[in-house]
Amino acid sequence: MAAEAQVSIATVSRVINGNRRVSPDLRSRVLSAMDRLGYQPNAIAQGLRRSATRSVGVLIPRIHEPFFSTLAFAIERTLFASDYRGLLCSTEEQPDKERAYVDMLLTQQVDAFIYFPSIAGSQANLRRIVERGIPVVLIERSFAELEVSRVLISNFQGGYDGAQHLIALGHTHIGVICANLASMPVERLSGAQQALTEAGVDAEVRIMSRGSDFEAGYEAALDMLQRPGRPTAVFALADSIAVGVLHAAAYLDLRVPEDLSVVGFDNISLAAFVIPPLTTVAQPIYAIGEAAVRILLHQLQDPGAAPETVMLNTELVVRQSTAPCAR
Amino acid sequence: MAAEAQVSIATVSRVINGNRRVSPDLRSRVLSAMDRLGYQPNAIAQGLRRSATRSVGVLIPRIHEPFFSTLAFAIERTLFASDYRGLLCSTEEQPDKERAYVDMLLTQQVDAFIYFPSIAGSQANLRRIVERGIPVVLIERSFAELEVSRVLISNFQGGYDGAQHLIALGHTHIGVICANLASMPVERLSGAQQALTEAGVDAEVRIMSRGSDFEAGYEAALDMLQRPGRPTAVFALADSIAVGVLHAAAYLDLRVPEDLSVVGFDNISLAAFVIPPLTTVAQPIYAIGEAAVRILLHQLQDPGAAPETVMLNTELVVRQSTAPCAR
DNA sequence: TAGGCTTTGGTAAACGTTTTCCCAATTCGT
DNA sequence: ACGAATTGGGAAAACGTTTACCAAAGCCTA
Repeated sequence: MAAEAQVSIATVSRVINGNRRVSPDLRSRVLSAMDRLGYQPNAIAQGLRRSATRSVGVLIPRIHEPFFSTLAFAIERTLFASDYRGLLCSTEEQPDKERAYVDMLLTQQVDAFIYFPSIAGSQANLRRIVERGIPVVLIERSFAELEVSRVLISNFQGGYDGAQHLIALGHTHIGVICANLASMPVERLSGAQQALTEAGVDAEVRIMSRGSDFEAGYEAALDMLQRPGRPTAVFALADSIAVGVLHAAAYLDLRVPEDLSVVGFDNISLAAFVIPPLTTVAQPIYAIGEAAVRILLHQLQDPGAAPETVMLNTELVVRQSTAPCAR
Repeated sequence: MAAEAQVSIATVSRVINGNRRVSPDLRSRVLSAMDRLGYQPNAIAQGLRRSATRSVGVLIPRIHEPFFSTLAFAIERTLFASDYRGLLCSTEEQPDKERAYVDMLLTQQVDAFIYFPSIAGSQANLRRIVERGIPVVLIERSFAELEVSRVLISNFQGGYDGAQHLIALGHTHIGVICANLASMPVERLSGAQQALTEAGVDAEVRIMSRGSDFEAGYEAALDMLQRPGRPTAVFALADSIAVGVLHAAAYLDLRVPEDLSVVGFDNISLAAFVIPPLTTVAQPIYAIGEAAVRILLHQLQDPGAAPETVMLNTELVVRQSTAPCAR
């Protein structure tokens, strides 16, 4: 390449990076040679020399679930706008897969991590990252022991609000369906429980062993709604669970919201389009992604900076899956 | 690192790569030193020297849509099992973003591409990849001009089958809703049209300008169903469109399937959980991802190999959103 | 006009590996 | 017991950049 333009490699580098003046003559020689050869600088070599790759590892529990794919999308897009590449990895909440990815990304010399950890097994991985002094921002989780940047949402308040909404509608027997606690912040559940006990309302909590897909929500709801003395309202602690609940209700010929009120959590785009449109506690998905990237850029610019935490608020979005209690 | 084990760097390399015998003594010295230092080989330097990165660029149109996120998941998982990293990129069908990603991945020296191109603007990008001699496998698209490996599905047959199903149920006025043709294979539409004309059935085709999200499907369906002489059945050429159609039907107080039959396309996991469960033409999503990776590995192992094409079949899955025509 | 500053270009070291080449030591065959 | 073959190890080149340093030339100022 340098040969093609009959110029030194240093000059080529300078033209590309524009970090020193190069005479118009040489510059145009280089530019046209680049064009002729379809030259692309080798980022591998750049990374080696600069020891920075402008890539960040993005670890997401289950990329195929709507909430996570939307979040991944938001992160990736924001990163891209700042000229960083996001390496999306789906950890499926398997600690060993999570570990394999962390290894891989570390080996790959990513500049930073955005990490949506599962509860079990993530702490050790996280420690390995921070020990290397690589910036991380955690999403929706914190580990008491380690001081790292975080984007949190008001899970407790959200749980409280969702339950409160059902209580205000006069429901006195409320079911709560919740994913495996390893894959969902407990605060969300505690918030709901607090509202429920404050109001002295009958609560029936079901914690699923599996993840929060449609199927799991469906099965849990089926079981809950078929027992005698079924609840008149269900608070599903994730929208995909709520979709399963709606399905179960339809299967059992229960009308929503007349016979059963349903509240979800997340506000994935699907929530507005199921039938009936789902009342849900909205997470600001795009804002979460943007905040995570923003914090990360701070840390990257100023490696000495103290960890930052930003807290974003959930908001109850009332649609048509909830109604006053008929009984 | 070599110093820590009191051994030459060549020996370290040999222990790690196991490409030559190293005496047990030295090997264990190296291994324990690696352990003490928490050493990770620098993939950047490896890539530079080996000019192979064991990473493949995965270009997906809209990662936040269920079909694509599931496909991405399948690809990533299969790649991972073969010890390759997938770099997921969401091109959003914007030619300039697509180009930016191709540039970036080329610069990043990925070993190969899995490319789900949009129609417009992808051909030039594809050409830049193949000119460099980098293996690519295209998903669900082919460009006559360029000879590259492909995973195709029987879109024509699928379109035909979906329409045929409605015809067999006695529908004589059928609406077809289809995403922008830049983001959907025409064959799917042609297949449907062929079945329709063969049967001499009234068809009303609506091609949306926007992508295939719930919202777009909803709006198109609303418009189609509000006109006088509305169809008794709708064939939505993507499940997310179908979800929008179901929503529109509910909004207009049309019962599905009594007043309106709906057929989708894709068989995303949601399809079984909407109400009513959606009859749809299933794509073998996981098989597509696996086939793409399999072909890619062939190409990678044997760079001279001729491009391969595999064709996978769609299959009609009958659920409860379709019924005999009542009129 | 000589000495110093500025500008512009080139040279070479460095990044952390892999790989090639070569040497020494050991084993083997005769 | 001697040469050949095999084995285990190190030294150094190579990968494609960036960057510190150097040299030459032009320009200013005293």
